[in-house]
Amino acid sequence: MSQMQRADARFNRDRVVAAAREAFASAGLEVPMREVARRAGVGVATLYRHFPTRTELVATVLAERVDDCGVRMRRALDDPDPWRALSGVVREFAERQIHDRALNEALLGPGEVSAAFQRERREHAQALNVLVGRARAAGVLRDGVDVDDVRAGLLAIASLRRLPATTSSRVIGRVADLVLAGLRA
Amino acid sequence: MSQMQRADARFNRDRVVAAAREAFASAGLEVPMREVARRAGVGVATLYRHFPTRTELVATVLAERVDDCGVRMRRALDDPDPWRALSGVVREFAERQIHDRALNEALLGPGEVSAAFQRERREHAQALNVLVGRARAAGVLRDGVDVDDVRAGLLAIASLRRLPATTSSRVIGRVADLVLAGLRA
DNA sequence: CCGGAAACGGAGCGGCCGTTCCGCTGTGGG
DNA sequence: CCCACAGCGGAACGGCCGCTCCGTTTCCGG
Repeated sequence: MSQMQRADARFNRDRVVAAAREAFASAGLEVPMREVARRAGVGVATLYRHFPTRTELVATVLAERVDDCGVRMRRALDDPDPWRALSGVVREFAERQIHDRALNEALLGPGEVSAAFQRERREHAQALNVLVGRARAAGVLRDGVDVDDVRAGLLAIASLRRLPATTSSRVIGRVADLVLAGLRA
Repeated sequence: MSQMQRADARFNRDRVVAAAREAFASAGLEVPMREVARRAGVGVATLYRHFPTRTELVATVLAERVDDCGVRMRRALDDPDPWRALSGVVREFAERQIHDRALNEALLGPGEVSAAFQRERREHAQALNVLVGRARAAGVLRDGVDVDDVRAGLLAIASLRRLPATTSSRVIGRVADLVLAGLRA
């Protein structure tokens, strides 16, 4: 299969993925396919030969980074300090959002693009559940705060992705702080 | 001028505005012009005769409601309780967002659509400044919170407008509560 | 009640986007 | 070294959108 293809084909595939990663991160998921092809220095047909639909390209590009999120989530689960674990997850989420407009959509957005990440999304949701449960048990959360509040806060941060890049990093940081302050007891 | 036009023209204009108001509120500002025309029961040309560009239609539809926001803002300025005034503004903003996806964009969004509301935006910003100043002076705000934090919170709420309508109202309410809790001392 | 101007509606234009088609290019096994 | 065929690029298709053009309908003053 993969080892049957020509060397130049494999090389071009890599260029496409790299261009798409960069384009999605900096300009968001709506970058036209033509633009990705142009950045990669290939024709659109080459792009479509490796990724039959736009969705598959997006899924491929996000897959690596989504895995990375899972790693960080598991690390948070090992943290003995419940507040540090939860606030770290929120901060990392916000940080990620600043230099990658696309990623968080895969974890929280309405399935549109990322039906491919069902499993990862479930894992992420479950881990968040655990973290919130611990934080609550430790009494570090404001009364009445539940996991849906945390998810709403993350969703709000993720929704800021459409803002112009110059202002978004400032705003995202402030919102993250606001959310954390609103969660804490 | 306006009284020179035919009765049927005026009637159709009203139908267009009504259709656009409803469409924008329920489906957001990106509703196609054809769709607005269809809902109004007129041809696209009729729509364009009354509103030469899409932007003018949007501005016309939002103008009435933006005025309404100004009224509420002035009412908040009269409130002797600084926290009630500020939190009321945030809550009203969130409430508005729930049954009108378009409106808040005019007040906060990046100029795109609403260069027409420069003055209102400035007034809104200034009023918010006053409200935050008072709240701060009264000591009801968490340390370090400033106007930009409040604006960031509002921006986060406004950014939720793209969520599917079924979930958005729940999420918006939670985020509003989170933001308020995060602002308060 | 009639005629001309105001207003109408929908086909059509140009542009963007995802995706496909096809004639050419250049790789690499024999 | 050579030529079959994997792989290539870009033109082209179909669909959506903002906006315009123009033949037809409808209003309304005389």
